[in-house]
Amino acid sequence: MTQDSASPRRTELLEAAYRYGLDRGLADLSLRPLAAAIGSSPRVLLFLFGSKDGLIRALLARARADELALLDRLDGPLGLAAAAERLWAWAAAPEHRPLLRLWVEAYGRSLVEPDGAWAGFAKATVDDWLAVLAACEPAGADPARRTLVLAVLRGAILDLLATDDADRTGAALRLHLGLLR
Amino acid sequence: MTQDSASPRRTELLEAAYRYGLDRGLADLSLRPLAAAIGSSPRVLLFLFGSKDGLIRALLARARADELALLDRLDGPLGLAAAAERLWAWAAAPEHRPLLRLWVEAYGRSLVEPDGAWAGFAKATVDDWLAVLAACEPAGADPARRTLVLAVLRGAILDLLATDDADRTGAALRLHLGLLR
DNA sequence: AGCTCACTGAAACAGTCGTTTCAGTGCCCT
DNA sequence: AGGGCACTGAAACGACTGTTTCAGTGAGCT
Repeated sequence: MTQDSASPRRTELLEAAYRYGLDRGLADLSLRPLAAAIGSSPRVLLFLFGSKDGLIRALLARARADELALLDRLDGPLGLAAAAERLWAWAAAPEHRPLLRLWVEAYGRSLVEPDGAWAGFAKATVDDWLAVLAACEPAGADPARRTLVLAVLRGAILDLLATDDADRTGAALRLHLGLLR
Repeated sequence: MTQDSASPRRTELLEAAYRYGLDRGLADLSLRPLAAAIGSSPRVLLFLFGSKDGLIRALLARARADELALLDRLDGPLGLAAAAERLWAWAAAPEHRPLLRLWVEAYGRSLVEPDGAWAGFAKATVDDWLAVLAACEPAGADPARRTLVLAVLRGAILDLLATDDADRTGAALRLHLGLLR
């Protein structure tokens, strides 16, 4: 009945739904308009994802995969500051804005509604990022430094998304990097 | 017909709806359950707030008022670091967690859906906080410092809301304050 | 007494929601 | 040739959505 594993059609539709969700958000996503936009039908989405919650979960996992793909690219013992610099360069790029918006939306939703499809999304991404930052530092380094760098990155991203002021937020981030070394 | 100004019953119901929204979120708020919970009816809510969007707008304004009430309390020429310290003390208090959750939810929603009732919420709160931080500094100070402090506070709040780890996030904030002076 | 005005109840409206039921496709495998 | 398997279309289900219509309350004022 329900379908959790991969299948050609499933991944194809997931990809299309992901693109759709990136610029309309997931909050008031609904099956019929989505299906119409990606050339499918509610019947099929339900068949392939089991339920709407299943679809949302798949979309959130897809978004997280995008994020992890980025994080993996800087796995190495470059210091914390260098890692932060690269992460910011990625986050500030305009083409990643939709993903970041989606990220904030999902983060907030998973805080308010800790059960259901959104459950654990916020905590999962915090852990993802902290783990990657830890991998950039020598073992035994102060966890507070990683937490601080993560906070600066995310706070700056929030600011950037709302104000679109790359100069000011970028300056703040460079200021932080200066203080850090 | 529609009602935008204040009225005894309106503010009373707004307050009740605000408390209701504080722990169930605003994302899938719906009139009938809300009305039942606060001892009213959809008819009356629509009469007093004009539409559901009007109600949402009123709730967001109410949340922002809570936030501004805090910000006003540190209007004075204490430095940036001292201001950040007090803001963090407020944000880290467990009783303010629901408000912060609501804040993140509204922030994310207003980024994804820039029209309608949520419009401008994210930008408005960034401006609110930056203005207050500016008032804590001597005129002509570097705006990047304010932006950085705001980013740290908000990033730390995001982390705290997701992980509930006051020790680690608090340590990160104190580390930042140390770097700042 | 009569009138205004803020507020309210009950019920219906038209629409959307996620999901289900039933009935198929067409392709692959033996 | 035939049986399973992945996928699909059409239509309906019941529940819920915001909103409207109509018809009142009851208190305060003149």
